[in-house]
Amino acid sequence: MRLNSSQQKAVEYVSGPCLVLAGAGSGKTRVIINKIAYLIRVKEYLPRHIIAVTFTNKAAREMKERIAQSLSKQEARGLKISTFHTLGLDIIRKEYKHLGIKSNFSLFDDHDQTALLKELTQQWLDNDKDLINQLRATISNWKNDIIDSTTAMARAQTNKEKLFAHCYQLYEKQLKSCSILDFDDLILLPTLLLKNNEQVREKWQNKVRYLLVDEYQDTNTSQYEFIKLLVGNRAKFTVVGDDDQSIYSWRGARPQNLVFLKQDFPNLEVIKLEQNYRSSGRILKVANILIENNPHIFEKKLFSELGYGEVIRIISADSEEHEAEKVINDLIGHRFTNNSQYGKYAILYRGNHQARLIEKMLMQYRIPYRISGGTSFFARVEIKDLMAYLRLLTNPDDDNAFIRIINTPKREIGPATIQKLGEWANHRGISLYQASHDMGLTQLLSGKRMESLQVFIHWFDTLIQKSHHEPMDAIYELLHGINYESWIYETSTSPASGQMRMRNVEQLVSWLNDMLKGDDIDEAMTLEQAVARFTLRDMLERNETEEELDQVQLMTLHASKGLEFPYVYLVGMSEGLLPHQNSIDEDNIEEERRLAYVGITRAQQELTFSFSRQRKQFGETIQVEPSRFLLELPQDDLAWQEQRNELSPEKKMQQGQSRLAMLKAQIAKAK
DNA sequence: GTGCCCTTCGTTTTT
DNA sequence: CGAAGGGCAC
Repeated sequence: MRLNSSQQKAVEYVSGPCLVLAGAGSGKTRVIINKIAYLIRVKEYLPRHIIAVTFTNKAAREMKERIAQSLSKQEARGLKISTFHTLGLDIIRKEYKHLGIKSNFSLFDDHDQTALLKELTQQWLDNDKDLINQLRATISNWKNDIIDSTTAMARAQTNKEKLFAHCYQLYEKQLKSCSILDFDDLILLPTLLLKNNEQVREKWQNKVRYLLVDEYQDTNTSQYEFIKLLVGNRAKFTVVGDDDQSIYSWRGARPQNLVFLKQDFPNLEVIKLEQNYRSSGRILKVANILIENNPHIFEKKLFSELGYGEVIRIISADSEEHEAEKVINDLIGHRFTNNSQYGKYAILYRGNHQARLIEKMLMQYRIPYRISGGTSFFARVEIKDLMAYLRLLTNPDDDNAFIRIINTPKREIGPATIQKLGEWANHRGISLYQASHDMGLTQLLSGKRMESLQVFIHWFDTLIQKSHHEPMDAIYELLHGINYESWIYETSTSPASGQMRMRNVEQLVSWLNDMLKGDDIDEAMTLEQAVARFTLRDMLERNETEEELDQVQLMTLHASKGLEFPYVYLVGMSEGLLPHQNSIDEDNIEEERRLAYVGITRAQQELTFSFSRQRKQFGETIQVEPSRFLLELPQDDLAWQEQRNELSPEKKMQQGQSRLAMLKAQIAKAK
């Protein structure tokens, strides 16, 4: 497929700052890929002088794969494609000396963050979860807006602000003393460094001769600042974005950055991509009409030449269970009549918890599926514990990791011992791990406690040594040394769940092994790097066989951005869910509408909505209306499926049998 | 110091 | 209705 004239223009405009306004499905990734190739082949840029930045790991992964298709390994050598956070991490790792931190720092995920804040603020916030979350969000916002704790304190007006700013100071102090960074630091620290250190700035500006930014509308203040500092006066960059797909304002994303760009770079070249190559005309029409209810920064009119396409169906049900069941039944039927594959279907929803019922139903019918996103894997205890061990291995000063694992599995080192150890460490301004080496501790601890502590510490010391030259061996020894397998089976409620948990551990170890070895797409990493990447949830899902690819895709609307599927089910289209109740209360319908827009525009051939008339909330059943967004769509293009009475058990049985017959027929056919 | 039962509490989206 | 965390009993 050739590039159209706007795409061509976007690719070849390399003489100055360039903004590509790319509507959904208008081929923005193609433009980025082609532009990188153009820069290297025609403009003779060295690959290592080009950096492409995306917002999510998924997008980065996809871009890497597509680059591998159009450029040879040789041509692409040194080209960098990463997320904002990974790029920030790389810069910090290279420039840590200028930042006054140690080379082996740990990363905090939000769970760690909440736990620490909770502990730090116990005396003021009284374990109030709501307040703690508010505090966490406030600190994050401060960091995203490049406001340090001193400035926050100086600007604080109300008592609450002063208190929060004070907590911010404590939090920063604590992080620093344990050599820990949080996610926001990964952008903030490099930005501040580039801003304040001319030498480092010049070095990086010299390295980054051309910058490409995907999903630009999602950048927040510090990310925009980061971009500006990276491109410098040379201002050779391309950013690609679409204000209609701005769905991260809750994370500090500022679509206004599109406007600032024009102000900060008056010679900005703005190129619009308005031809959609993804969806049928009807799907696009419906999406356009929906989004017209929003105000716009830039006007654009998307069109498609792919034919009008099938009518858009709306499945309604009288309960969430039935909704899930009807959707899955519909999918099975559709797959059968169209002789299609599971891999061509996506089920999209607003919140992760909505996946539960769908998942249950898919399992019941033995349909292969895959849930992407969702933090569940890394939220699992066995993984969190193992991660804490790995963190301690790479950064023994990580007190949080220390506390998490010191008594897991049980070593008779409980809260009281840790408390005393903590006092000792605090007094001397050293980490818990360092303090554990101190024989002076015998003053505080009983012989028995002291001994357990020493045994552990000495064993771990040798492990750390080993991890420097033989990381994988160290990890196996770690697992063996703590008897992790038996511990897992002991603490599991059933053998089945024990097996499941053990499989998760094996999965993590095998990923780790892959990452340390490296492969075609990614170079080998150090243990530190791999551990950091895990915290960023950044890893490649490798070794996917054909079979595994043929799975129904389940994900949130947020996670679906940038992807496309032949057949899309957008479930949970009811008031309170989409738009979400909180957004209704906060009068933030526009972002919810964009979310719906993103979902609709994922569909290539067919789109089906579903909703339920009632919903369970806190165990109580409440009646709900279909989403207002369904009513905003052109009704001529919709087919509201009649809400029949629920199937009787006999009927269900019949259906089940016919389904079985269908499956059998297909299997026979396949053979 | 450990383990279990019970209450409590809450469900938006992610690096 | 389900998970996670707190409190209570050994």
